[in-house]
Amino acid sequence: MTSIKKVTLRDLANHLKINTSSVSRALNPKTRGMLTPELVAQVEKIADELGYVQNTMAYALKTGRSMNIGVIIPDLMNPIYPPILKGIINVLSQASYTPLIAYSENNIATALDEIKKMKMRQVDGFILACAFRQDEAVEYCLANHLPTVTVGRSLDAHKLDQIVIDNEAGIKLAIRHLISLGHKNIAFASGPLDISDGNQRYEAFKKEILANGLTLDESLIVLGDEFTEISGINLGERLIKQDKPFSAIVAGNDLVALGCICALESAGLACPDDVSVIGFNNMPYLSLFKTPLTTIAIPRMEMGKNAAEVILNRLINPEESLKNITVTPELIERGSTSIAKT
Amino acid sequence: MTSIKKVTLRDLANHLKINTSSVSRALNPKTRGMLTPELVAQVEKIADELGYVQNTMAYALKTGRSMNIGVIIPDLMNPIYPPILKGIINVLSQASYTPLIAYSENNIATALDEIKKMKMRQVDGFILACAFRQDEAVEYCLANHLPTVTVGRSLDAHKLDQIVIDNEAGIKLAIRHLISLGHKNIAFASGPLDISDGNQRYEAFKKEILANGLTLDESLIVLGDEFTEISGINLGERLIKQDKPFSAIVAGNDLVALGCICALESAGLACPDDVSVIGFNNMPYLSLFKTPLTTIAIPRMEMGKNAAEVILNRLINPEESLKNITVTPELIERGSTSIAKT
DNA sequence: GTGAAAGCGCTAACAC
DNA sequence: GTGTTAGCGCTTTCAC
Repeated sequence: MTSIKKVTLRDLANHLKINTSSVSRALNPKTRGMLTPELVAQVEKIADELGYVQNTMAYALKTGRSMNIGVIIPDLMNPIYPPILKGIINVLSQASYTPLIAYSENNIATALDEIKKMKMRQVDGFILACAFRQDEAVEYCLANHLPTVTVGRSLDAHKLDQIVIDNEAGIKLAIRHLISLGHKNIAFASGPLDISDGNQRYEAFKKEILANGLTLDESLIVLGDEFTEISGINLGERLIKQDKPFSAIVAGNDLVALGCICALESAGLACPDDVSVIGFNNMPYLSLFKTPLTTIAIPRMEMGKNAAEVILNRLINPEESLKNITVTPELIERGSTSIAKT
Repeated sequence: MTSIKKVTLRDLANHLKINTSSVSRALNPKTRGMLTPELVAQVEKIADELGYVQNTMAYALKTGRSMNIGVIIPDLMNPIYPPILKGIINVLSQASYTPLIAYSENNIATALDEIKKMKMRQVDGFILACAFRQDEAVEYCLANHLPTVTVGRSLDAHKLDQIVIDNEAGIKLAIRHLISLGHKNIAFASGPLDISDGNQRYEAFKKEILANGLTLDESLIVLGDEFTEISGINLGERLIKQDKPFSAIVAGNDLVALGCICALESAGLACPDDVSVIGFNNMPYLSLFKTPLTTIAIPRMEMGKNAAEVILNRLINPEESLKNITVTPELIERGSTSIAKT
C-alpha cells in the first residue's frame, strides 16, 4: 500500500513461507498453470495487499529482454511526428513494450549518440524515423545486429525492414491535379536530396512532368536542403527572381510549401490566384490557414502502427525475409491550388 | 566492434587479466582517480576496441537508480506539449537521465496505469503535465513517495513541486487588451474547470472584469469541458444563440478560441470585425491562420526546463522545501482582436 | 506442484 | 592501487 520500501518477490515469498520461484510462477500467466489454483490465489492476494510491482530492470537483466524499443525522430517540433509516435506507442503498449523516445535534431551524429544510449538501456529493437539515404547511425544498428525498422525516410539500399511512402504516387497525384487545372509551367521546390523522401519526390517530379508530355525546364527546379519554412522562403524567392514563367509550385513538403507562399506574398503575388502551391504531408490545422494548403496526405498513424508491428514481429522471427511496407498517399484539395490563369 | 555478443565488464577484465571491479572503477569518472592512469588508459582502450557499452539495467538493479524519469502528457497531438517535452529532454539528457514518455488521453485512470508501468521500470521520478485539480494518479505518486513535479496543470493543494502558469496575469493581459480596444461586453468561453489552468482562467476572468469596473454578466460566461476546438464551437454557438450582446470573447485556450471563431463564421459573424477573440497558449503557426489569433503566450520550453531541473534537484535534496515556480505569460497581438464597433 | 540454487552485469564495501 | 566478495530482484533449470 503506502509502503515506502519496495516490495519484492522475496517479501511475498516470506509472507507466505514459500519460495520466490513459486511467487514468480504464480505471477506469470505462462507459468501459472504449474501451480495449484489456491497457491496462485494466495500469491495474488498478498501481492495486491503489499502493492507489489515487478522490477523490470531485474527482469531485463535476467532474461535479456528489456521490453523497450528505441524510437528516434528527427525533430520534436515538426507536427508530422506526433501521429506517427501515437501509432507506434499504441501498438507497443498493447504488447507490453515501452518506447524510449529521442530526437536527432536531424543530425546523424546525434542519432548515433542516442542509439548508443539506448543500446546501454538494452532496447530490444529500434524504430528510426530519422534516416538519411546514407546514414552511419543506421549502419551502426545493422553492424551491431540490433533489430531495426525505418519509417518514412529510408536508406538507399534496402538492408532492413522499412515502412516507406509511395512518393512517386504522391507526386503523380500532385502533378495530375495541377495539370487538370490547366497548369503547364510547374515548378518544384525540393526538400533535401540526401533524405529518401526528398530525393524520391524530386526524381518523381522530373519523371511525371515528362510522362505527362510537359517540357522539363530545369530552371524551374530549385533545390533546398531542409524541410523547413525558411528553406521554402528561399526557394520561393529564387523562383521569383529568375523571372521565368510558372503558374504552380510543387513543394517537397508542407513547410516548404508554406515558405513558398510566404515568398510569393512578399513579392506581391497571390496564391492561388497567381501561383498555385501544393504541399506534401497534410500537417495539422492546414484547413484553417489563410491559404488553406492543397497537399498530399500520408497515413501517419498507420505508418507508426506498421513500424511497431514490424519490429515486434522481427523480434519473434529474426530470420524472416526483409519487410518493405509501402503506404499510399492521397490528394487533399484545398484553397492553394486553382485554375491556371492563361 | 561488430560483435554479435554483448561485451561485459567481465570480458574487458578477462582480456586485461584484471578484476571487474577495476574495470568498473576505470570506466567511472568518479572512481577513476583510485587507479593508475596507465591502467585506466588500458581499460579505455580495450573497452573501445571491443565496443563495450554499460548495461544500464544492471547498473540500475545494483544502485537502485534507473536514471529514468517518467513524463506523462495528456495528449500527444496537442501542439503545446512538444516544446515542453523538448525543454524537459534537453535538461534530462544533459544530466544523463532519460525520459520515459507516455500520454494519458486526458484520463486519470490511464495516467495511473502509465505511472504504475513506469514504477515497474523503476523511474527515479515523475514529471506530470496531466494533472487534474483532484487527481488520484498524482496522489498515488505522493502516497508511494515517488518524487514528482507537475508542470502546467496542478493539484488544488500544493503538496508537491510544481511549475505553474500565472493564469491570472495572463487573463489580466487579455482583458486589459480588449478594454483598451474599447470592448465592454466581453464573453468567456472556458476550458474544463476540473483542470487548474481552466479553473484559474475562469476565476481570473470574473475577478478582472470586476476589477476593471465592468459589469459581470454571468450569461456571457459559457462553460466547456474540454480544451478542444469542438468544445470551442459549442461554446461559440451557445453564446451566439442566446442573443445577448458581446463584442469580444476570451477563450480558455487557443483551440477553444479557434472553435469560437469557427462558430462565429458559421453564424455569419466576422472576427475581428464583429467579435474579437483572444486565445491562450500561443500554439504554433497561429500567425499563418486565416484569422491570426491574438493570444497569451506561455514560455513552454522554459516550463519543461524548469520541471526537469526541479525533479533532478529533488532527487538530490529530498528534504528541501516544496518548490513552486511560476512562469509569466505574455500578450501576442495578432489579427483576431480589433477596436470595438460601437 | 514446489523448492533450491545459479546467475544475468554491475557496484561497493571490505580486505590487503 | 587492486582484488575479493556479496548481492540488487528476478527467472529458470534441475531436483524431488
